[in-house]
Amino acid sequence: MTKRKPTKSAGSTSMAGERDPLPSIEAIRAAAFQQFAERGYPVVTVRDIMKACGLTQGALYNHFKSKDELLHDIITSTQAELERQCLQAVGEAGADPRAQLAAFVRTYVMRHCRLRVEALVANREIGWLDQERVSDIRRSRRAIRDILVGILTRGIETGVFDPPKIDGKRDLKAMAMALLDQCTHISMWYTPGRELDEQQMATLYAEMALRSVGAMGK
Amino acid sequence: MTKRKPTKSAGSTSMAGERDPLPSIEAIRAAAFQQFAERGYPVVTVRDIMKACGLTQGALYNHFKSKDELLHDIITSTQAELERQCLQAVGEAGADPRAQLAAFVRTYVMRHCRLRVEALVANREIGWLDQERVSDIRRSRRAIRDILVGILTRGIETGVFDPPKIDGKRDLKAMAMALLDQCTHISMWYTPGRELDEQQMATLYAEMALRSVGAMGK
DNA sequence: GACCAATGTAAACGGTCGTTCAGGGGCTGC
DNA sequence: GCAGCCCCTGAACGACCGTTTACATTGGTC
Repeated sequence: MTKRKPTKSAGSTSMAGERDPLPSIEAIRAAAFQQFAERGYPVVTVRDIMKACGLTQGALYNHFKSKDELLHDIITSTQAELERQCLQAVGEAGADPRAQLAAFVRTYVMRHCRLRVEALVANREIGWLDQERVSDIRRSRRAIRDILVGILTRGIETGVFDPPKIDGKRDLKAMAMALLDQCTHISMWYTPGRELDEQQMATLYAEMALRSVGAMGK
Repeated sequence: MTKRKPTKSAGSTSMAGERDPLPSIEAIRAAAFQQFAERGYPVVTVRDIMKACGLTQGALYNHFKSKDELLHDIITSTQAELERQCLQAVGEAGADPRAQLAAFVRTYVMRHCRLRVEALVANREIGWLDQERVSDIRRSRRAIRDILVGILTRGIETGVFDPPKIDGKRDLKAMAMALLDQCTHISMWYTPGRELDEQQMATLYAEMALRSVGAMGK
């Protein structure tokens, strides 16, 4: 008995300025992010997660229906925020497809450098979710790809892009996937303190993308 | 009792021309590849693998010390073969860094399209191996990256490449990783029967790579 | 001060996992 | 025909998993 104090749980938005450690549900989310990123969903146990935030296993089920739902929750929110940021970046970039592509890549790369943990989990752990739960995440991924396809299409129409033609054919979806793969997996190996910082990496990747699609002039 | 016939196990190289189903150890390797690729190492059980090749769980341990060693075995052989093919492709491409880069990317992409299952396992499941077992695989990955860095370096020295400079600096390792990420993860989504076949995908990716690094002239 | 919903603990449940092991057939070489 | 080896089966073992349950403690409301 008498193990630990109840850690002052949530309680909506109380007076600001306190050093509330974290509402339990947020602490669980954070611990799960960390552990999933480091070791992978299937080998991280409920006991691991809850110990990491100073609770016992059973307490998880006061906040989430299951371990599956916890993963789905954190991936969904990450993915939605990514989609939102991409849309916003393109929307603010004006009408030039070159500026749109650069803005998209810069935003995408910067986010994947800065939020490596979140990106890693969202990209690597989807497979463990069951079919129903995974479908809206796939939809979001397709949506992001199609933003890119749209930029490429408009760039070709307006004559500012000239992507490679293979045997007279183009596959813009494949090109979009290639660019996305490149930008996504930076989260697997980038660490702060490299030769180039996040902003410079974003610039490098945007430059490579523009070159890949044959962006003309300035 | 009387469950199945002993499936005519190995027996070194007997007379050719027979329809030997497969030596058990090869059947296990193949089944493990398939299952690991489809569902991921931690959730595939020893019972799953052995049932898929018509044996019982215990028989695994006549051929491998553990489930871990099985994974290590199949990843190591895949990785070694990849490294060998890359080296050979570059070696046969002559002295021009442009031809070397194109040959490297073509080989790498073609392999990752054609052997999606093997590539997927080798790239995705490393994390489950313990520290000692994973080190030589990481070494091989670094070696492959350094082949690319070497090509880029020579291309810059001879003036046929002009990769992006960010604030006056270059990060060739980062560029090599970017190119590799792009080519590697094609195995996650490419399926035969697309607009472009494997050869054409290889051509597309080689063209994109050459453009990214600013390859000059012809 | 009695009630209530929220949140926590600790133990337990049923299931499944990787691995081990005693036993038994079928080769091969003598 | 028998020894010795290889390979397999089928049962068993101990450990650990996700989840459920019974119960305690809190803070807020009338």
